Amino acid sequence: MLDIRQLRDDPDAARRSQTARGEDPSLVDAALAADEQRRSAIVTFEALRSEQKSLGKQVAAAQGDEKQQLLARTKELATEVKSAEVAVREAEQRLSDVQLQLSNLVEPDAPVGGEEDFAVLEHVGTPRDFAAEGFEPKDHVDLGKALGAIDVERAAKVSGARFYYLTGPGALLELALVNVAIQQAVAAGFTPMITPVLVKPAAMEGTGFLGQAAENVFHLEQDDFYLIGTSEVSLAAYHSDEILDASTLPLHYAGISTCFRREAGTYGKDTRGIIRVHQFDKIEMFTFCAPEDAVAEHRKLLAWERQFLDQLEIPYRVIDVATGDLGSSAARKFDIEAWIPTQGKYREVTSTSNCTEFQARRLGIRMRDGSTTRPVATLNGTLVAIPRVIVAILENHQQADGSVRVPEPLRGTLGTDVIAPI
RNA sequence: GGAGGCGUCGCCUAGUCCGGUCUAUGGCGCCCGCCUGCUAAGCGGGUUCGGGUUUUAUCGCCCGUCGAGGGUUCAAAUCCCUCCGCCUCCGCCA
Repeated sequence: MLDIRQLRDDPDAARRSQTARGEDPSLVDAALAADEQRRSAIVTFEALRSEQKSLGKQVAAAQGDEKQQLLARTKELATEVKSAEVAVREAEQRLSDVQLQLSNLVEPDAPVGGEEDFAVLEHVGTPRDFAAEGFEPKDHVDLGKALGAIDVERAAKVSGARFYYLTGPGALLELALVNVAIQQAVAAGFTPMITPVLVKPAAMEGTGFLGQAAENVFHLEQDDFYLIGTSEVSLAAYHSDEILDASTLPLHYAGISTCFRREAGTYGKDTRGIIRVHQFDKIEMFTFCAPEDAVAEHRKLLAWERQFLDQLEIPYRVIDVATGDLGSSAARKFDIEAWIPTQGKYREVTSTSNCTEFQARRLGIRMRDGSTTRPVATLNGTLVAIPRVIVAILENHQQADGSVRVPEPLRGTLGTDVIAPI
């Protein structure tokens, strides 16, 4: 949610931001008009309510005829107050309807444009030349099957498309990745958190996943629970309706959770393998900090993401996501895309967003800073999304004999340097 | 799943039976000031959150806010209903 006072002060900035996203700038004016109506309704209501209160005191003190006369007047007033109250409520609802449609203000430096207009910030590592090494790389599905690490066939039997079993070394790979990631996070000062994966509508709504993204969220009809698509939801909502002491900021959490995604509208996309699945485990970094520190914090999250991938020796590139592809909460977003040899392209493995005060306003998360309270900024970033990283490891570290070299930090948990075919 | 209890402005708490000077009591903590060789104690003041208003620096004034939402009433912390959360006991269970 955007601050209505900020809109009043500088509506042009909001209009420009909407335009950059390819969204409707006239929503800004609709919000301002709704706000005007709201304020006038409030003035009317408060005047009537004030009169009602003072008459009420006279009624309490009066006796006999005088009391009866006063009662007649206050009865009238009561209906007026009631309808004025309804008017206020309706006006507030109209404003909030419009406000919820407005996306966050984009950072001025974000590249303007659609999905294809991202800016590549950096390449790290060099994709291997398998032709020069004299063999054709296998994809992660074939590798996973040969190694006894991934079973998608039986998952299809049990749960359907877009599910998988991690088996033997596959399961160990997940545990190893989780261990390394959590150790890194704790060393960097994060508090590890295992979160609920079922949340109430308010949590989903507050984090901004019930808007355009709603079709990708699983909903348990009978109990009105949503399954989280990322622990960003349960971590953001963790401090909802709280006022945080400024001296405790920034707060760093590392959420460990299973994530669920419907993947509606992706039929035919990534149908093979475990790149796009309905259920996976992920460790997500989440920060609450002062708004003025958010841009610097965003860079730190990106640095932590890179630190994690660097030690796995996977080639990747960092992109600055274009304004039209940000999602409504983000002011700026950086993705890291890992090289996938058999696809011959880079695929997203992490994503970090600066949501500024946008989520915090919806969730009622503020900071006490001296005598004032104001919304905090929230930021999130993927530390590790298990299946995609497993894909990257298997494909990038495969060897001519069909085995896969294990990156050094994972060797302890795996108990081996090389995963051999079974 | 069954039965009962509870939810008051940081924490604790008075008020709820029997609706109206409740403009929500008191304590602790915290903040400011006074006093004081220093500290402690003492004294005075302040301390929910949201919104409106004044050319929103400040001060002030006003409205809402007693877990949330409805209802009854001229009037609700107080009466009624629904929901949420916590606690206790029983049952079941990894």
